[in-house]
Amino acid sequence: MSRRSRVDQVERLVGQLFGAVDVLQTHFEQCATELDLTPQQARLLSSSGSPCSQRDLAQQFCCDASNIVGIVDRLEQRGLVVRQPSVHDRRVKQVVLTPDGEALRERFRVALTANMPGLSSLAGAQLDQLEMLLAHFTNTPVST
Amino acid sequence: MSRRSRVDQVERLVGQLFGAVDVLQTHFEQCATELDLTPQQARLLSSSGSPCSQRDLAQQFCCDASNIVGIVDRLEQRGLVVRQPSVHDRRVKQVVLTPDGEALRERFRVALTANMPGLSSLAGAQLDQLEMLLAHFTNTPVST
DNA sequence: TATTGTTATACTCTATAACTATA
DNA sequence: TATAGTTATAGAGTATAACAATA
Repeated sequence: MSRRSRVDQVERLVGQLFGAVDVLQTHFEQCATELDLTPQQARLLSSSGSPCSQRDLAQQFCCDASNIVGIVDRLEQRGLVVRQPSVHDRRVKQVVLTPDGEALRERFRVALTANMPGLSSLAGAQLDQLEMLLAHFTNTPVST
Repeated sequence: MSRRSRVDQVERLVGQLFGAVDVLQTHFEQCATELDLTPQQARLLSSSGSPCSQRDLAQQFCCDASNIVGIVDRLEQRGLVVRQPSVHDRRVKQVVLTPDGEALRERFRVALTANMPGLSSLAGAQLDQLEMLLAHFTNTPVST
């Protein structure tokens, strides 16, 4: 393959990748909205190992720590999470899912997996291929 | 392959896919921020065939038409786009990129393609595989 | 009557800066 | 001093509802 055609292919793939991102993002938002969650609330509910400091959440979200306050506030008002002061460091508050929070997290996970765009039309061997190819993305550190 | 193991694989893939979405989204945001654009401003600048009504943009963005007003306002204030009343339907305003807008659109495209996470570590045959697999996502209509 | 763009409103998410309580 | 969480603030994106101009 010539150098030029690879460049062309990468160009095409960039467009295709962000097209797929758009589809997946929309799917995520729809699943969240159906459970009366904003995307970020659904993300927080889904993401963490349940006991997780707000600082760690900010790092996971690549955002300022102050933003986590509001998201946790609204989840806490709905009784989906609680703030537990850490016994080792009293500055730290662990965000822990309540039973209601765990239940909603599970409902969200099921909704997200069902009707997942793209995957249903893929055969087993293609799922294997996709799994290997995606590893190149999730293991690639974001260039600084 | 048993039914059960396919379910497990899909579960893994869902997590992997949204991990990749996160990486790609972050890359998009970084490229936008470096050009002093918000992600939505960069999206509008990149997305459309340049003459495009605000109604069409709202459909592309899957959002209410009123949201487009503010995004176009801020791009117009920076001289990157102009609103042109349509000659065929005077209700419609076409959003058109200015030369500055076209230049910035191109700078963004180049930045987005360079250092694209994931792709640089893929060989040519793998790029072909990825291209075929991604077609299943971008061609899949979002379930309603 | 229906549609396009707009405005007003309210909510969420975002970064920044300043504060508090702990370490 | 440094760090975890908070508050205040300002800007951007979002949906909803109402409106003017046009079809």
